[in-house]
Amino acid sequence: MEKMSNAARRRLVFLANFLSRYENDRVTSKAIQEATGFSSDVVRKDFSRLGLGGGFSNGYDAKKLLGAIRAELGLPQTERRCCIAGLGTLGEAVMRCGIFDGTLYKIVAGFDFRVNRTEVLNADFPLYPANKIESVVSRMEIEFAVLAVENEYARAMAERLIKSGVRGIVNFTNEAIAESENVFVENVSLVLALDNLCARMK
Amino acid sequence: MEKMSNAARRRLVFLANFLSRYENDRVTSKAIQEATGFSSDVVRKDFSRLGLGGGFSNGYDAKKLLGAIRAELGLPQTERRCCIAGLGTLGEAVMRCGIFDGTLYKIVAGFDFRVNRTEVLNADFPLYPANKIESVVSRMEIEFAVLAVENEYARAMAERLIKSGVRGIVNFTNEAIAESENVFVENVSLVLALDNLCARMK
DNA sequence: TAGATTGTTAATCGATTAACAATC
DNA sequence: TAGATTGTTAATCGATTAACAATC
Repeated sequence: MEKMSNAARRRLVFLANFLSRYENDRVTSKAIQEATGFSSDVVRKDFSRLGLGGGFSNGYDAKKLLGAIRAELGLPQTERRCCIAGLGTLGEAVMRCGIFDGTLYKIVAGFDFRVNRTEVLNADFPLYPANKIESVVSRMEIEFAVLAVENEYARAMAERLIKSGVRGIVNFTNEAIAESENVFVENVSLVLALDNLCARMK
Repeated sequence: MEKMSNAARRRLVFLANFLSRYENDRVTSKAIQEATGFSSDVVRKDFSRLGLGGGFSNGYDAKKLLGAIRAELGLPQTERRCCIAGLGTLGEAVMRCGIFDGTLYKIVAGFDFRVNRTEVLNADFPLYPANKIESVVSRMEIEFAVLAVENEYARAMAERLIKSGVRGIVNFTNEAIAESENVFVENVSLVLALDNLCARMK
């Protein structure tokens, strides 16, 4: 299979999420255009790579389509283990707000540089001080980390997580974290989002 | 001036943030490549549109470069007003975690559908029940909203914010919010970020 | 049947990469 | 001078758009 473009991959990820919350049995590329803003042309093109082999003119079976997209993208079929690195205001909120409910991502550990923080908080999963990062991440086979430490600790924390075996980081800090061969970083920053809005408004 | 591509705009937004935290006086496209992963070629190409008119071989003046990027992108020069719509666990954390400290974005109001929620919480800015959205947003001239309500209320809330004059929405929910002529939406979702990581790892 | 919609090809458009003269 | 780095052009590569036959 030829490789997917970055833009196409991101569209499909977004569409998988959109379809997982879609209420009808069938969906058309036109309906998707109206709800998401992606042109129906590009949507059909993206879907054509899935080799659905369906009919011609009656739209897509929403469930089958979702399954095909998830398979093509390699989205989780079984539970995937995550940790939260940094248990400040934001990290604690992520851990408590049930954001992973109904997904296959599961938080299995939390870390903080401050020993008292890990002792004061409690959660449905164990919390550890920073000196346990290496042993816990490798023992629990944690794949993903949500990086929510203070900016100044971001790179040091990321480095330790990566050395311990984490392969994907969702970066909530404002620090740039370098990617490497097998480690990917997604930046989820409120300030970057607002800056992007400003730039698009111009 | 010819219009910027979507990809170039996002790179520049990211680079502006990177440069704002850069500690040296001068910076080269190669150093940027190493820290951010963008190729030095594409970085130089992006910068060339700024018309810096600097020297040839001694890198860029980091401060001048940052100023030129911010001007080109239309990033804030003066304070810009934001509100938080939805004061659940995540919304409250955003409001408390000082994420806008040192930026020109300022939270000036919070909204929630639950009257008791706006009465119980307190903040450095006023909190209002949902029936005040329209009047407060227009009176305070709020430009941006952080959408952090429960998924099922996301579209209704977004619609009311837009009707009241909000022009940019940072969407923390999992619901797709349609953009329109003058209203832009940026999705900042932990689950989308993890899905994108999975898709890239494949 | 008429209208709607898909899947796919061809055409267009645009972005990235490679390369290198200029010059610090 | 030698090495490094910019700014820019040309070449390549890839994505999007337009269009339409197939067919539900």
